[in-house]
Amino acid sequence: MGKLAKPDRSRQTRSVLVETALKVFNDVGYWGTDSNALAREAGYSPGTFYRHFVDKRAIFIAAYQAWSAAEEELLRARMLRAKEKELDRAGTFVDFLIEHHGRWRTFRSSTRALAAGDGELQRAVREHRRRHLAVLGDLLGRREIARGLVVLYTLDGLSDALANGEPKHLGVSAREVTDRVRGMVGNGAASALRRG
Amino acid sequence: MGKLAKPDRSRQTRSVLVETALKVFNDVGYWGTDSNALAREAGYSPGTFYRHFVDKRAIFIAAYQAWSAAEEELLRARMLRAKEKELDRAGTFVDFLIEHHGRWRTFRSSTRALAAGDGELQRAVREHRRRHLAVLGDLLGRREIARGLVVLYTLDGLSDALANGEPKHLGVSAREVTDRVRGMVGNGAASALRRG
Amino acid sequence: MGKLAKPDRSRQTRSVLVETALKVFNDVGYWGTDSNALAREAGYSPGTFYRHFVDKRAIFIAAYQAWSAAEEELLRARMLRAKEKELDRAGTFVDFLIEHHGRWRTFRSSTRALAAGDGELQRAVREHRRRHLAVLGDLLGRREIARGLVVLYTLDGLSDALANGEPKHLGVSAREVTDRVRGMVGNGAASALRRG
Amino acid sequence: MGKLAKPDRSRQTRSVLVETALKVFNDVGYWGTDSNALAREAGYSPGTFYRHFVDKRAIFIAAYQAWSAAEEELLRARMLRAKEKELDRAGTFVDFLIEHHGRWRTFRSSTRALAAGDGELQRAVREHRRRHLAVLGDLLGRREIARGLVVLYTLDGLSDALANGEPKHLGVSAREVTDRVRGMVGNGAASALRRG
DNA sequence: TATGAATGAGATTTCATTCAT
DNA sequence: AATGAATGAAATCTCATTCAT
Repeated sequence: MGKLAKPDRSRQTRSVLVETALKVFNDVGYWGTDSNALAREAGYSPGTFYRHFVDKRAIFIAAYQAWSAAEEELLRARMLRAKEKELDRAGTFVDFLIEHHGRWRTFRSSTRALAAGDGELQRAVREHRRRHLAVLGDLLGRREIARGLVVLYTLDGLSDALANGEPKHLGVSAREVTDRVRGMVGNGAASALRRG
Repeated sequence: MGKLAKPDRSRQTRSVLVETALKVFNDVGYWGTDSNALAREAGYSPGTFYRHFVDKRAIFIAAYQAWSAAEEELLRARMLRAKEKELDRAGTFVDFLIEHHGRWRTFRSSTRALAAGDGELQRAVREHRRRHLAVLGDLLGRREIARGLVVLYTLDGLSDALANGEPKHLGVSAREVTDRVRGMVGNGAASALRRG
Repeated sequence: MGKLAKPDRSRQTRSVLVETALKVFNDVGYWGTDSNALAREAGYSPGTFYRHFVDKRAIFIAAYQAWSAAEEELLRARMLRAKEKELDRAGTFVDFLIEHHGRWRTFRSSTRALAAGDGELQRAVREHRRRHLAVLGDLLGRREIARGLVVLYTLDGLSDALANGEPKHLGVSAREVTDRVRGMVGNGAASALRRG
Repeated sequence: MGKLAKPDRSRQTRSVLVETALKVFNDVGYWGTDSNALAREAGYSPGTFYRHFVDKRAIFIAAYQAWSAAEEELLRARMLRAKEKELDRAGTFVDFLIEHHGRWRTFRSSTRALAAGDGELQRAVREHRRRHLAVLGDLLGRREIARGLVVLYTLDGLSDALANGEPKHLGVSAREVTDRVRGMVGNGAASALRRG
């Protein structure tokens, strides 16, 4: 028969739960849903949920790790393509993060709020940052960690703001702001800022 | 007698509730407490809470507004003093926000998570941003709104990261990063970034 | 001065409270409002409410007595006029009760539900009935108490049903039903029923 | 094993809750109990209550429907037996309703008070009436709907009054009144009323 | 492994009532 | 007599979690 071997079925169930949870967390936030709803949405029962995760927090951590890995993979693929096609790598990096973070805005705000009181999640977030930094290192040079970090922090803040349409509300076009940040990464960072 | 007149008593009670809530929200986050606990902590009964606020969300909004107003007042006072004493105004601005946001880190992460699904709070956050921008305008010149916004977004991301001790964990000193951001505001912004 | 003497002021306040409560009880029912709302609606404070009534039940009883007395007075006036103008007294009686009970339908349903567990209210309702019966006695003859009671019970049920528009929903005109009941009181009671 | 399958268990739980609620509502009225007490009385926890009913109103509606169906079944059985045994069918009808409504007096007064502000319940009550009317139609003839309705309204009012012992308090025996109503249904309705 | 009914602690909210002014 | 802020017990309702099947 084509049935999955048992460990595979289990892994598959877990993975469906995690992927569903990720989507739901991003739609309504961690506190906007409950474990029963997550299970149902994934097509499983509450009992099954708790067979795979000790508690609600656990599936969030799992979702964060899945999200982080997927983002990383996407980012590396984009950067690779940019390199091959000799595109603007700094722009690629910035654009990707802004777009991707914006898309996952609600999930990320839950992450930060949850991480405030959760060391394990804090560590996972740090690891995620470290990997971004590694990618940035290729662009800025290994010695530029501090500069890379500043760029990442800017992107953090900016992505949220753009997702809220904040710049537009304040009379600034999204373009104007992202260009400036793109400039912070590329060679022309300094001049971009100066030119304003 | 020195006893309070009724409308004053009411205003006073409301204000005690708001101030207490602000502290508690910053200690344990919005989802780490409940309306009865907030009331008790402030020295009142559950009924009193609901006489002043329709629900838990309402006191959070009130707390945000109080926090925002207080931050702005502090910021303006600092900037005024810096001007009078001819101190580095850019540095003063950056240092103040990093320190203040770091101190209110948990409250701010609750704010963002809550704002993700709450238009009213989103609007209040935008107003807060607008007022920061006005202060920055005095430093950067009125035409530099986009640049100011980028600085504010950087400070948002950075404050959170510093509060988590993230740079240190990634092998970068807090000093190194904040200096760089300080440079983004001051005249030497461009060169500061270039110099790394 | 034109100020009311104290006992008059008190009586006046009480009376405003009672009249307001009567209206509110008839709009939303006894359990559809609360003592604070009753006080506010009457233009007084909760404290004033409890100076005049020991509890919420007490104002209902008072409202019932006021309602009962007013109905009685209206009824007697109508019957007197009917007598003077030599109108159909049975029809006047029936029409008045149907119209009046229909208008006070919600208040009356609260009364019955409350009376189910309240001896004092039950007694008041009985007194009310007794007075209706006295009026009916003039029409039917003193020996016809049982017949009068049956008519009153029919009117009880009918008033509610008409207020709900029930007969119409069941394909019977209001007219058809009330005529029949009018017939139960008048001389032609028997034949009215027979004729259908 | 004889254990219940899951859907059956659920249906069974719901049914126990409804039956219990019906009894409790009839003992202490809708406003004399609460959802936790209903659950506990039925042997379940508060959570179970809310898994089966969205709120207290919902279980009342369910209880009303159960009560209505049960009453109708009982009534039809009685009428059938009366037909078979060639008993007085009009008397059977009247006696049954008086007895049954009297027994469920508190439940019915809650029903009316609740229906005053609840369209769904109002509709259910109308359906109940329609079914009674159908039974009466067999006795009075299809063309006698209006007469049937009047009888039903009389029975409504009378049942409540008898449950309160009202006629006795007013110096009329229950017998005297019910006989008269019995007469309203039977062939001799007209003469019964006339004879008094 | 999966199910889903059941749990019950606890969060949210109401409201009849009190009391200091 | 009137006020209205405050009370707190209790009702309503939620949801993370368990457990029998």
